[in-house]
Amino acid sequence: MNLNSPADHGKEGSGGASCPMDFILRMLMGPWTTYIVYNLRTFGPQRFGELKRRVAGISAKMLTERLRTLEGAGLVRRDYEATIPPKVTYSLTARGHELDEVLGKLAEVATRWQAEDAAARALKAAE
Amino acid sequence: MNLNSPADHGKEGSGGASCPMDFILRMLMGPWTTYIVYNLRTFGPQRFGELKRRVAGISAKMLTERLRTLEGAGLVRRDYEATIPPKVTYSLTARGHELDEVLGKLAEVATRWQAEDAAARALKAAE
DNA sequence: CAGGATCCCAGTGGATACTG
DNA sequence: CAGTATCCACTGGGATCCTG
Repeated sequence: MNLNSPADHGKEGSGGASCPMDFILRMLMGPWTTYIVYNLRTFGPQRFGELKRRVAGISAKMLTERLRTLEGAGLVRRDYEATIPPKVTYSLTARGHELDEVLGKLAEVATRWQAEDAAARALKAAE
Repeated sequence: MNLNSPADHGKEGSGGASCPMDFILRMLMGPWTTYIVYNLRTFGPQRFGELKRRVAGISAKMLTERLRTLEGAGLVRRDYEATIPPKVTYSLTARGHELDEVLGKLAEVATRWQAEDAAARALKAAE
């Protein structure tokens, strides 16, 4: 969109109470973030390569970038071990788990809607 | 990202239980959707023009597109009155309110984090 | 192994003009 | 008023190559 646009926030409806959303939505942008959080929770702390393999299709560039953002927001922890070859482990912080929980709720309603729609279609097809 | 990419979902971590997320995240993509839902809930059913004025900065094109998507997903209802000039009213459906609720939770944690961070910074600046 | 640097294309979305 | 249609600039992100 464009965050630098002059008259954007804090005016009327858009701004006000919902503005922290900007932050969190930028967090979630691209399905990648969700997948990363999901995998970190499901498979526990893991290394860059593992994560990359699990989040099928993501490029190293993207993974790095998203992890940095997540780290900056305090959702993910990065542990660097300067061995050769280096070993970097990522894990969810308390905040990360909190986000995961809310995402779980989203997934829940999404799943239910999907099921409802499927049922509705089946009904319509059968008549 | 690219949903058509061959080996993407249903493989390992990424796919499986979290896949309905794809749907809902595509829904939320761009802060616009959130703002639209937020405004429809806060200010009630309203016309295209009103909504456009409230969601400051959005283009007609975007607003139309997002509303169509929301409508397709059953989150928003569109009532068309073929008067001259035409009058179109948009409102949240039950699902729309459900989404709004979950978004509220997101906003809640985002707000708290923001406050925590601010407090931490203040503490650090004061020492 | 983890990731920085570069190049480059495709899709996203804004601006503008037009219509039922 | 509520869009649709067209054009175009910008950038997100993949591919590739390189390094500590």
